[in-house]
Amino acid sequence: MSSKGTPSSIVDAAEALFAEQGFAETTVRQITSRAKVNLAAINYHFGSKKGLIQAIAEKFITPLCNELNSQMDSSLGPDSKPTLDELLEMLMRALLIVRSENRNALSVFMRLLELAYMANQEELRDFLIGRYKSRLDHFLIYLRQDSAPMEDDEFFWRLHFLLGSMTFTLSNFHTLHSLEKRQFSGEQEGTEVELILHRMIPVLSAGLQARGEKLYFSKI
Amino acid sequence: MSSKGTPSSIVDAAEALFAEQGFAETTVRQITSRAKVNLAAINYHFGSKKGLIQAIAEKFITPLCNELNSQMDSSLGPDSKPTLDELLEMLMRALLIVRSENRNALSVFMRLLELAYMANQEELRDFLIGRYKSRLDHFLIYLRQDSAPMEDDEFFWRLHFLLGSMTFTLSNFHTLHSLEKRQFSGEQEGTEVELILHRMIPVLSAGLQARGEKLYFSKI
DNA sequence: ACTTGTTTCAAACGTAGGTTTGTTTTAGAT
DNA sequence: ATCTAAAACAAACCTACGTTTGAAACAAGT
Repeated sequence: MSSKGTPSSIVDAAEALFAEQGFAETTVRQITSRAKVNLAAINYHFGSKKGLIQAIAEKFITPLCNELNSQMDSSLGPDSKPTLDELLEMLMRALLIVRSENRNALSVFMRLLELAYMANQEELRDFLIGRYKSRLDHFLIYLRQDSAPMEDDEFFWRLHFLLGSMTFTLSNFHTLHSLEKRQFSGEQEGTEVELILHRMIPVLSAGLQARGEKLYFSKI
Repeated sequence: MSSKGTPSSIVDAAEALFAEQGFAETTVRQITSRAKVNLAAINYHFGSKKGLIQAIAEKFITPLCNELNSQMDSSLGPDSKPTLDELLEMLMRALLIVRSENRNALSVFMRLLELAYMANQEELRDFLIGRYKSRLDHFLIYLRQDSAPMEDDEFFWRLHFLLGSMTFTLSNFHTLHSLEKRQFSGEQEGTEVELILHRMIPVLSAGLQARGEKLYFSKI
């Protein structure tokens, strides 16, 4: 019927709905209705609603890791040390690559990360950790080298402060964008996400480089 | 039956379940079962599940604003200028006051904020903004005075980067705490939240004080 | 002791969710 | 033209949800 196949239509519709409503709040009837396919199509092609979510997850996370690692390989010579801002810039570019395929991809991806940290979702969390943690370790090692010196647990928490800024901002980007325009002047739409990602860089960079209070008391 | 009344038992059970599962994922049957009250009790005492959520919301947000403003009044002399770290310290203390009444209060509160920023929840969002924004403006003005000089929209986004760190970390505190203990050594439980809130202060402070890139190009 | 208003309870209601079924349609291979 | 496997479809299924009902238990005032 449409120019794209049924599974592809389903994924497109699901991503749009997941981005604006979240996973639990989106029903398969909404998805199939929007995709203009039969109600049973999701179960036929993806097994279940959960299967659809996992398919979308893998579709985004794998390219993200690829892009991030290839940027690290190409930008980092054998002895060159990247700055913290450069590393974060790479991360943001990798996110933008993910987004380039679908306007809603970043919101969906960030909602997926939020979901993975919920208490009930050990399954999804362990799946993501087991499968993608090693692909991010390289990046994290560089990131830590450029951060202020700190204990392992301190870095763990700062990493999640950073992750929280990203997930919150990008998951709810549509709402935040509306709130901003309601308060201030209007801006062009096309480059909005890029702009916000770049606004994050100096903030996150400063957060990682800040000296923690604990160091005043420990170590020497 | 229990030492506390039925509505209070319901609220306690609901807060614990909301904290670990979220609102949509928690059913009234789970709540009433845990509270050991009849299934119909929520509708009888709170009208609906939504009414229960709103009751819990108001129960926490009002004391938070009170505490924050009273700390500002008592700590700030007529001409004394608070440092950024002092302001954030006040915010964290206000959060801890909210938590002191109930161990799960902070997670519930943060989940509520996340909910308010979702696209579907204009009702809740406008309610919170209309009712509590003015009570926080005083704090925000001081906060901005101590931040790096920046445009209105830049400050808007940094505020939400900060909010994202807080909501993500505290909503999923239980999960993060487990992950941390799985990776590193165990620590005592009692003061964990306090510790993390204080770890946030220098990070958030540095983020607000960081010079934004945009300033390099605009204004003089 | 009787009435009255409030609270509790077991049971059922109605709806909306994800999923399954059995049939029909489609399209490529023989 | 016929056969066959994949895909699409309408309809039903079953479960779980929030909510409602009406009777029973309770408490307090008179």
